[in-house]
Amino acid sequence: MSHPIAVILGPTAVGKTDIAIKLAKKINGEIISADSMQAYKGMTIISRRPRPAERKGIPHHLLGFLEPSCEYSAALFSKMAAFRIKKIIKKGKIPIITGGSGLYARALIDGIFPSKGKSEKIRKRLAGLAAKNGNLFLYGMLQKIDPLSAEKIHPNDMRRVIRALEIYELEKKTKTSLGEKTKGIKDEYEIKIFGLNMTRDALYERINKRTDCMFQEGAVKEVKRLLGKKLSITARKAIGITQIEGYLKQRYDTEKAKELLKRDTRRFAKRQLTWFRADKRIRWLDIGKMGEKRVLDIMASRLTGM
RNA sequence: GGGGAGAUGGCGGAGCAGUCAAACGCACCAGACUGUAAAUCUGGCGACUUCGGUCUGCGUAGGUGCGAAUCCUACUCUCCCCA
Repeated sequence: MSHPIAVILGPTAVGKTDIAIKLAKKINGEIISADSMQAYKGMTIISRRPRPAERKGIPHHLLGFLEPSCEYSAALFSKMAAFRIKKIIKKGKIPIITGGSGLYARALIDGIFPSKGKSEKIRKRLAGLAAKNGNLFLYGMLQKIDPLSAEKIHPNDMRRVIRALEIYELEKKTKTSLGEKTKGIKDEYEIKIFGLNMTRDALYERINKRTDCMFQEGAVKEVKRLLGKKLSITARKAIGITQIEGYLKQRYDTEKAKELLKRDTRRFAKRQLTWFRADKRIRWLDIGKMGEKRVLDIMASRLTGM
């Protein structure tokens, strides 16, 4: 028999955290965060990581455990999360995975192909080639090596072109051939994926409010502290850092920083929605229309069959 | 009261007679995505469209000219300087 696992996805600010905690109470679950930024220490405010008091006694995993100087990745997340899932199930509880990092969630659910990781050296060299000979030059290289993945990548998407080339150098196999043999938790457990959503207007409204809130809570101070430390490439990308950095460097005032933060968060939410929409397994629940209670009831009944 | 500058699509802002439905940026919409993913990249963005085009458009009203967002006249409004 396979154990049920809940996955709650959705754009930033829809209220995933809150629902996850309530669901955990209802069905005796523990929460695993699939969030690339809430994982970092010292990033409480800008990542809106739930504070211990807000967790209502529900155990949360993979929150605030990583030093900002360290890099996080879909692979690391999925390895750690898979391990936590086993432990939670052993305790007789239901794992609830929630977060907005779509790639991380997918890596866990569907698996991520084994890879030696990355090589800054290779990346640098390839990026240099692109700078010198143009994007199309690198893209041409990829077309020769791995035409199938080249077809899926836009010639200007250097990040991906470089990664695909890097994979080939590192593994001596193409990304395409590696991608075929992945195994995720979907092959072991009974996964129920839920998507939380609301009207775009309502979501944007929440994002705006939340951003104002972040400033009241001391986002500027937090970013100042973070900037004083060494930040990994991944940690540095958290929304809030560059926007507030501009204010700290007196390039603009705090109102402008807020505006930028709101804008970039809205854009992020939109991208998340695009990503999640592509996954047809997601059962979408409109929290604005249905209300919290119904959403929770539906989730619980799908998980426990009650 | 006198002198000067300007009014462009949701906003900012180019264009200064034809190749202009009008650069670029922003906002917004849509999409792609497997080790940087809160990242990276792509497309759309006046209206209508049988996707070939068609129509309406650059403050308002006229005029010149084969042709105007671009030139002329009047008007309206805005800004700046001197009183």
